[in-house]
Amino acid sequence: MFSQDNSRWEILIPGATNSHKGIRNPNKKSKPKGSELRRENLFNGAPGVRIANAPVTERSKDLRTAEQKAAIIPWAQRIVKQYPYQTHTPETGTNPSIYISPLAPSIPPAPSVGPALQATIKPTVAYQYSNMIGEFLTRLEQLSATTTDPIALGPGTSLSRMAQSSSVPPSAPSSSTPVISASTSNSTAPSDPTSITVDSSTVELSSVTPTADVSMHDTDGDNANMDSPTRTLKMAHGKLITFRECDIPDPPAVSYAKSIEELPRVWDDNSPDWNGTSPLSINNTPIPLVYWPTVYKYWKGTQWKGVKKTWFDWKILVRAMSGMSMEDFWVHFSAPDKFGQLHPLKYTPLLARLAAERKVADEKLADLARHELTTEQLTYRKGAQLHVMTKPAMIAACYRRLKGIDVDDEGDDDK
DNA sequence: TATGAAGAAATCACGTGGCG
DNA sequence: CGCCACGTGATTTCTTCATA
Repeated sequence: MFSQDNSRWEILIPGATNSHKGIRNPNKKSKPKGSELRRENLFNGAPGVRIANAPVTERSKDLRTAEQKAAIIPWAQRIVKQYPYQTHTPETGTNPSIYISPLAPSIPPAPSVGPALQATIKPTVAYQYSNMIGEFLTRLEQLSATTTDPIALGPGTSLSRMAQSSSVPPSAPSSSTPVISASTSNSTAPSDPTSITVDSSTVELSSVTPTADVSMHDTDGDNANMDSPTRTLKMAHGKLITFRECDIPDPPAVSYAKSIEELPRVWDDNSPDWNGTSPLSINNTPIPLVYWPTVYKYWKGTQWKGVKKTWFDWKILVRAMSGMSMEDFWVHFSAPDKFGQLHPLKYTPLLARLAAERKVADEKLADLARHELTTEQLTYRKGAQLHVMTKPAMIAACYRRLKGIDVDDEGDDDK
């Protein structure tokens, strides 16, 4: 990246460009943020006025331990030795929208992408090395699966989560997501904590975010790979896909910022818009975006954490596009430029507009709920205490749930 | 069965860095 | 310099599990 200009490496010096870290420069003047403006509006303060006696807010800190910091240099040296820097030579592939780094001769082929899919795949360094790490983690879990002590895995591991789930009775109350419950039907391993089936009666399909019917069970086999548990994903028209964790590629670094119209085509195979492709394939089967939480949430470590925000944005966009032609969509989601000419909103402003519209709608519904429902109906329990909901979005969701309005919106969020 | 604790999920707000 | 895409932390809400 910086081969033409070594001095550009200097911008990578820690703290040099992260203005939110380190000591604040009192001389630096910047445009007031939206939150500052709102505060000034709320408290009738002149610009720059701060709330009296406001506690000093700590700035972002480097919370890494000394051991973690010390480990960085050897890690970096090892990576540099293993993957020496090479000058980038752009390749002329068949699909110009996909760029595969020449640095990674051993990386697996890019996720299958249909010809119509214009989303940009962006392999990163993390993507290249995450395969190594992923293999290591997979192996760890395979080894862990052979032990009868789930505690040894620690509370954060997926297998220990399965073990925890195994104590849930099949009739346990649930949200609309598939409930993974205990199965003791496996006669060969009755106490196996990884043997899980799904209470299919709780699975509800919806038009925007259908929930996968998924089951998970051990398979018999001789080697460690065959011993790893499998999961079966039920897609549209009863199509079943069975796979192991090692079959799941890392979440593709895909962006629809430049191709929002493509989202409905890769979102849901129950939808007439589905075009049979997806940036994620498992065992050569394209996996619609709507199933990604099911694929990644219970497996693949913390990878879902990195995907969920993006996935949530996609969900919002698909929901906004459903029931509306793209022409109408762009008419609605346009904004005038300085000459008064209307232009379709860009990705971030579009999401901001959708959030704002959602907020207004939720506040209206929340007002309605406060009039129609009792306080008791708008509470939730945390520990022994009952709390009254305060967020309009949550009150609106509660109202919809109670009234059976637009369940599609609220019952699908894998809670 | 009730309760406390912990953690997951949804959402919001804001910072960073690239780009024109 | 402003806009944009994207990532991350914080808060609120909700669910699950262990224990008495």
